[in-house]
Amino acid sequence: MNIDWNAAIEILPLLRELPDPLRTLVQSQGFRAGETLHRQGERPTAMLCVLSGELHLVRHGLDGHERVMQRMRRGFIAEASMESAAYHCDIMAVADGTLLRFPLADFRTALEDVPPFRRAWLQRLAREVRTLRAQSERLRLNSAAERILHFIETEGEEGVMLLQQTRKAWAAELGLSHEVLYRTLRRLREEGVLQDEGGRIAMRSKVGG
Amino acid sequence: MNIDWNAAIEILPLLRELPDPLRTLVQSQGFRAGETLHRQGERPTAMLCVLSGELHLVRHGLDGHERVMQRMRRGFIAEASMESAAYHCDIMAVADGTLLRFPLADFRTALEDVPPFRRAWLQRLAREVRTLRAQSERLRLNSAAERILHFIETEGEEGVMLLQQTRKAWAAELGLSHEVLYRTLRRLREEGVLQDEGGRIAMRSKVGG
DNA sequence: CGTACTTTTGAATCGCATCAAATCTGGTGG
DNA sequence: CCACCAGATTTGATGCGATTCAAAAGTACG
Repeated sequence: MNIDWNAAIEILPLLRELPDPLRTLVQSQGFRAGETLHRQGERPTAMLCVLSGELHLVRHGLDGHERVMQRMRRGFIAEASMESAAYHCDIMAVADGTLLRFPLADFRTALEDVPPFRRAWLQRLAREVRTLRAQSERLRLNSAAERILHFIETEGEEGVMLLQQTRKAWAAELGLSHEVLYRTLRRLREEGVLQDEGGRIAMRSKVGG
Repeated sequence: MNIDWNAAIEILPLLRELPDPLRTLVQSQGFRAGETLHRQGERPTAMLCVLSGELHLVRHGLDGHERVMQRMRRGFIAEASMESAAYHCDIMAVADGTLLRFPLADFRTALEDVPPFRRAWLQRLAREVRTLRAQSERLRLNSAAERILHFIETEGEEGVMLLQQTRKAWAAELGLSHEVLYRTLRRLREEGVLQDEGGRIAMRSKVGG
């Protein structure tokens, strides 16, 4: 399958620094909802990067329950596979999409030998950690309004946020039911706490009114 | 202040790979609850690593509210400062403790020039990302029991977990009030879902009884 | 011993999840 | 262009579970 590098770089700026030898080794793969791409215990042979659709890392618990360890719609999934000899989880698709497959050995070599690529990778990881820490703090807030405001403040610029996804997907990211998200947005709008014009949501400071 | 390297390595295995030149440059610093160590906008000059106590990254919102972006009890805080020219948040202490201060330039140099240290750092970041992703998924679960079981399955070994902190602190990590944690643990114990012997909490599979 | 903190249980309240249903939207095919 | 469909958006009513306030008992530390 051919790869649209411009689209991929749009999604993952890191790929701009991808060294040429690695670039030729990348494979593109489509997947369909319901498919299981890898199983727990398998030996990872590639770093996976989701371009569209949605993958879940799922662990099958002792009590028979499935537990989602990670869900990914855009970006690298199962980064831990880089360090470990076996997948800790199943990787399953919950929505049709495509992914890139970077051969693991070549990926490691590139990280060792190509400083700009390595720097980009380090930077990406550091950002990821920051984003995820903020997300965890947000999910610990137990009111819908606080989570929404925390999100705008974290992910937005100067209190203004451009929503890159449907509100339903946003609700899932915030750990809220979509109904509550809609209701709370309306309330905050009515109270004058924020402006909501389609994809642009802005906080209105109480001081500056 | 003298540094107890054995204790520090216990907390952060990464430090075992710390190159000697960097080791001599590390400074130890005590802090007290309430103290503000750095302010938003300041230029970071060091990587900070919490050994004890608790630090918060706090952002002061447009609406005057304080929002916690990250809390850290053991490990590196504000890793993003490595890449950026200014702190995005205030760094405040909420409990007395100590931290290590790694001069930023030397830290960057060590990452560039010392492969084992760099590999250890990459590994640590990858693990961190995995842990945090799991934590986010966990916090999206909206029942106390599910969060507890998810935690045991994620952070434990074979369904057995050794609790390294007070239950109250665990409750905070799970995003629950401590009362609900106690109550839910009791219920799960009574239902035979898990065993709870002081610091050792184990899931009991329904099948294997 | 006394103090501070954790652990534990109880009762009341509030907010979110859930079920239901209507409207709106974008995209497909006739 | 219009009919149609799937999915997103929006509003309402209800129940449950987590938070909160309160208070007691246990525990560690000086």
